[in-house]
Amino acid sequence: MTEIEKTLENHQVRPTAMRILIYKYLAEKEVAVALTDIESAFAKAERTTLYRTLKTFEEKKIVHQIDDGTGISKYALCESGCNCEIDQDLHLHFHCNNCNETVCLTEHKIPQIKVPDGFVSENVNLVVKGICDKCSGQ
Amino acid sequence: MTEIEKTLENHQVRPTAMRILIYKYLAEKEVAVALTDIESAFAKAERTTLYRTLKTFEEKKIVHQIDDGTGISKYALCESGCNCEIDQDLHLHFHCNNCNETVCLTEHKIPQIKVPDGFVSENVNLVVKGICDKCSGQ
DNA sequence: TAACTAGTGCAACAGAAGTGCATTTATTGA
DNA sequence: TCAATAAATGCACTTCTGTTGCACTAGTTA
Repeated sequence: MTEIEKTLENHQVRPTAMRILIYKYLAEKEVAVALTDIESAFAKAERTTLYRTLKTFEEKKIVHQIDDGTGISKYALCESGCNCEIDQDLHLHFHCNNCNETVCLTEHKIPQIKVPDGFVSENVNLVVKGICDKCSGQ
Repeated sequence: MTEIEKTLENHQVRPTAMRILIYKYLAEKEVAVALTDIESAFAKAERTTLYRTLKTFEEKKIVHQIDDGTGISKYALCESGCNCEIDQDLHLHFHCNNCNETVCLTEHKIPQIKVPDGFVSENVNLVVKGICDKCSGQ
């Protein structure tokens, strides 16, 4: 049994061939991926399967969904630095306006945000937009 | 000539009846509104007109677009506290998980966010989710 | 091996966003 | 004032993302 299979089972997800492939794909990509990205990477597979696989992964805390402001949901593997388990994913995301890619800055935590009296903060989504390291280096 | 007409003209937008109505609607609402909201408020008008009006307003910096993570674009009037003009809209938005409304917290500025070397921050989008003052008071 | 459950494939739908084009309304200049 | 021009609006359609229902297949368990 491979590492990936173990990981999936640890999250109560049965390691089917499809799921292993998708997990591997997500692990190789260093950026957050959209459903369409996976779709084009796995042209042979059905969109619905990929969609439901992502939903399963999300539900089982294998990936976290990212809303980077493009209007398209993206997903990235949860890492050690990602505390999705406690529903408090407090790292920020960076969206590059040039290459259009979104990366997790897991080591950068979101500072404490103060909200007015009466407001109860449950979750914070912070997306920084600009030029990423790859694009700015050119 | 009314206040609204003056405001529109100041932003190089011709004050048509439709635009004045939409502006008035936005001014009355204290929360960010989606296209569909305006649509149902102005059942007689065409969706396209409303859509393009919002786009025009956005382009001319009369409103700013808000991405509150629901996947639906919302819009709110730019106020004195809103520095959309310099493309640095640094106030945060609060999305209520209960009533599903999104408000601008213009008086709450986004703290300085540090990004890793090589990354260039141009814009920051911060959405706090939770329970708003109206809902928490009940 | 039969019964059952989970996973996958196919088709179709919903909602939001966006475009092209014709028509109407407003503005400008002779 | 009226024709020419530009801007705004209305209508029909398209595209894209996300989502669901249903049938079929594979894999698991009694």
